[in-house]
Amino acid sequence: MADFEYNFNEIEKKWQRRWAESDVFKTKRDLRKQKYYVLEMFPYPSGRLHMGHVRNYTIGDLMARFMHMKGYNVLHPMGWDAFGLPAENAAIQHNIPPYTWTTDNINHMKCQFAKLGFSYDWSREIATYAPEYYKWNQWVFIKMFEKGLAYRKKAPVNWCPQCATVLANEQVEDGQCWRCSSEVTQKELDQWFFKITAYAEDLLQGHDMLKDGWPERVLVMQRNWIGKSYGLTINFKLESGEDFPIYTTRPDTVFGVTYMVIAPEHPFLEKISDPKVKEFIARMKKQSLIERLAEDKEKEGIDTGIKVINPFTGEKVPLFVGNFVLMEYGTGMIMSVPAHDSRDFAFAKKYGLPIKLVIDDPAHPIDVESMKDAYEGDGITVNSGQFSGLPNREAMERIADFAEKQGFGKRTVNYRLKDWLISRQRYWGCPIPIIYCDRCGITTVPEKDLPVILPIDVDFKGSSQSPLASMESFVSTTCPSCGGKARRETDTMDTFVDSSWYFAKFACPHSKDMFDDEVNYWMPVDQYIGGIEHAVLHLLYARFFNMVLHDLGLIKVKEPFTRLLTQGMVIKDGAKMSKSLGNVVDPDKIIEKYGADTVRLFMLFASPPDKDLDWSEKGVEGCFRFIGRVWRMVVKYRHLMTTSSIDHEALSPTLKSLRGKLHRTIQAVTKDISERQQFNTAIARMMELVNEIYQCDEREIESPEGQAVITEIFKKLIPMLNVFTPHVAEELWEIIGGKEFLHNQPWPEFDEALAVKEEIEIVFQVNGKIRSKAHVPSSITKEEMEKLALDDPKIRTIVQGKEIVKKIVVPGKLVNIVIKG
RNA sequence: GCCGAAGUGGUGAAAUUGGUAAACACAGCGGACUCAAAAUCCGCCGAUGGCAACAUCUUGAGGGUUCGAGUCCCUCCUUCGGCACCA
Repeated sequence: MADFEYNFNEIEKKWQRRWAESDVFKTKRDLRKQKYYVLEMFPYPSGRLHMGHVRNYTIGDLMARFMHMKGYNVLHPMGWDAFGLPAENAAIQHNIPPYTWTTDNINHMKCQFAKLGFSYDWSREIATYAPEYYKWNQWVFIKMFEKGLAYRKKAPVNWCPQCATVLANEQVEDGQCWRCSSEVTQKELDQWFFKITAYAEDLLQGHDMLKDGWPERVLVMQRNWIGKSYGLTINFKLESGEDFPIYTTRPDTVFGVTYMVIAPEHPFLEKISDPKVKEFIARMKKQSLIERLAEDKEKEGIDTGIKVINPFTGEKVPLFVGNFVLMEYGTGMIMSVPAHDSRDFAFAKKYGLPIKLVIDDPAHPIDVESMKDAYEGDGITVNSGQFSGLPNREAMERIADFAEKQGFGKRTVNYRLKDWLISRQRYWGCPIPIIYCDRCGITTVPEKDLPVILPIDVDFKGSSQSPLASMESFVSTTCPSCGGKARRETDTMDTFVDSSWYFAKFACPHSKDMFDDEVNYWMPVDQYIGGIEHAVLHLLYARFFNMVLHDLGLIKVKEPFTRLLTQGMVIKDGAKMSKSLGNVVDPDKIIEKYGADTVRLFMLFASPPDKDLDWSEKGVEGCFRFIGRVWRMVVKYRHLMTTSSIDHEALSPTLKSLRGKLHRTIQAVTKDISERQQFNTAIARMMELVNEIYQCDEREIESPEGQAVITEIFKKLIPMLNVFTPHVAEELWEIIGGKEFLHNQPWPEFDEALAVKEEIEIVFQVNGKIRSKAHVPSSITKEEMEKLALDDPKIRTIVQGKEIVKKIVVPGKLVNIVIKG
C-alpha cells in the first residue's frame, strides 16, 4: 500500500497542524501534580535558526516531553530576547525600523520552530521589546536605585568603537567586544551600574545549592570570575605621617618589602610636582588599561622620590608609579617583595632595586645574589624580626594578628568582581527611567508614569548614533519633583538585563503586575539548557538579578536554575559552524530533505548533549534509515495488534528473549534520559531492540504468542520514540490504533523481573586474564560459578600442577583464579 | 603562568560501582533481491601471526596500587576551553 510510505513531509505537517489546533502543549497551574519547569535559553531573533539552536531546543523538547509523559505538570515556554544591536545595524544598513526587523524575524523563526515540532506553550510567549515586559525592567531599576543597588558614577569604562557603546567587563573577551570582536578601548564616562559586588558573597555561597545540578566547570568559571581572596590591609605611612594603605595576600613577606608601587590614576598623585613623574603619569593615562596591561607589555615605572615607611620594620622604601598596578583592585597601591613575587622580581631587576629574602626553601637554601626568579613557594621565615623561624603559613597568621593588635592592619576579603555596567549608548533597548533636572538633579520616573516607552518610529538617517538622543519629543520632559523642564536619560539598558528575569515572567506572562503568585508555583526552573558561553555572562547576571528580586520579596527562591545543562557546540570540519568560515548547514534545508524527526534524532544521537557535536550528513542519513526501519516494521506487523494477554512462561525462547529485551530497553532508556542525560545511548538501546525484532523469524511473530509480544513492544516502543521523533511516533501510534495524542500517553513502565536476563555469559580468568567463558542461568550461585570454573577444561589445563593462591568470584560476572608459579 | 575538561578502531562514539574494551552508528568489504541501479534485507569489520581453532598485543607516554585498571594514584606529553600583571 503506497499510503504506507514514510512520507515525513506529510506526516510532520499533519501532526504540527493537529498540535496547533488542539491545546496539548498548553500548561496550567495544577496543585495536584508535581510541577516541572524546563527552559532553554531564549534566542535573539536574528532572523534564522542555526544548528546550535536546533540542538539546544531539541534537548529541551526531549526533556519536556519526557517529564510530561512521566506525569509531571510541565512548563515549557518560549520567547524572544528581542532588544539588541543587530536590529539597529540592520536599520542603519537597510533603513528598516528595528521594531519591524525584529518582528519579522520573530515571525519567521516561529515558523521554523513549528517546523521542528517543539512542544511549546505559545500562549506564554514573551518578547522583551514589549512595553508591558520592559516596564518591569524599569520598575526594578527604580527599586534598585532606591536601595543604592543602581547608581551612576564616572569611571574608566570599556568602549566598543564599532558598536558605539560601553560594555560590561563580562562582555569584553580578550580585549575585544564579545559581539563584534572589535578592539575595545577605554573611556572615562558617567555611566549606570548595578551593584553586583554587593552580592559577591551570595553568588559564591549560592554555589552550594547548585553543586549537584550544575556542571562543575561553570561553577569554577563563576568562582574565578568573582575571585575572592583573603589578605591583610596594612597601613604603611609616609614620612609626613599620612596613611598609605595597601592590600596583600602575602603578609608573611612583609619584612621583604623593598619598594612600593602606586597606580598612575591614583588621586594621591595629583599633588606630585616633579615634571618627569608627571610626564610619566600623563603618558600612562593616555594608554587604555587594555593597552597598558597587554600580555607582552613590559612593566614600567618611575621613582616618585617619596619614601614610604614599613610599620613592621620602620624601613623607608621608595615609592614608584607603575603601569601594572590596577586602581580598581585593593587600594590601588601595593607593597613589593621582589624575593617572593616574580613580577616584583622582574621590576626590581629592571630598576636596580634591592631584593631581600624573607622565606627560605628548607630543601634548597636560597642565595639572594644568584636568584634567577622569585621564590613563591612555602618555607621558613628569615630576616623577619620576631617572626623569623616560623613556617610561612603560620607567620602569615601571626603577622596578621600582630598588625591587627597594633592597629595598623586589618584582615580583609577582596573580590575581583566589578559592578555591572548596564547603560548603553544605543537606541534599541529598554529606556533607563531617569530624569535629569538642573535644579533637582537625578530623579527616577514616578511609578505611575511607567513604562517609559521606547519610540519605535525612528529614522537612523544612516548615522551610527542612537537616534534617541536627538529626538526632542523623547528627551524633553518635566521634572517630577519641581515640575520644571527636564531631560530624560537617553541611554538604554544592557540587553542582559532583559534576559535576567524572563524565566520568572514565563510563570505568569499575562499578570498585570511584574509577577503574581503563580511565579512561586513554577519557579525555580528545574532544568535550564543553553550554551557554555553564558557561564559568566547571563548565568551570573540572572542569578544576581534573581537574588535582588528575592530580597525585594518578589520571588521566593534564591537560585533560579536548579539544574543546568550546557550543551556543546555544533562543529563541522573541525570548527564551530560560522558564517565567516562558510561551514554553516541550514536547518531548513536538512528538514526539507530528511524531515524534522531525522534532524532531531541526529542532534541527540551523534554525541552526548554536553559535548561538541560533529556534523555529518552521513550520520543524518543513518538516523533517517533508523526511522525508516521502525516505520517499515510497524507497517508490516500493524495487523497483528491484539488485546490478548501474554503468558510469559508459555512463550518460545526467542519471544521470551525479545520480551526481556523490550523491558531492559525501557529500563535503560528511562535511566539514560532521567538520570544520566545521555540521549545518544538511549537511542542506541532502541536501535538494538529494533535490530533484534528484525532478526526474529516472521512466522514466530505472526504466531498468537508473537502477536501479543509484538503488540506489547509497539505499545511501549512508540511512546519512547515520541520524545525523540514526535511526528513519526504520533503517526505510528495512530497506525496501530491509538485514538488520543501519543503525547498524553504515559511513559512506558518496565517489569523488573522480565528485564532480568535468564541466561548470562560469565568469564573465567586466570591471574586476571580471560581464559574461558560460559553461558549460565542468571540464578547461578557463587559456589556453582567457582565449581564451573575449576571444571572448565581450559582452566584445568592452565591451573594443573600449580598452587591456587586465591579464588575471586564476582556474582553474575566472572571467576578469577590466582595461581603461583 | 593559574584553573578546568579531554585524549579509546578508518570516523562519530559506548563501557553506569575497579570486573568480558570497542555497544550503537558512519564509512568500507561481501552476499541476497534486481536485466541493472537505487532502496531494502543479511553477514564481516581494532592490530599482528595463523587455513583454522587460537595466541599475542591494544584505551596519549611512562611508572604505581590491585587477583583484576580505559576507570584509582604519581610523573610527563598533546589538544581544547576559561582567567590572566587582581598584589
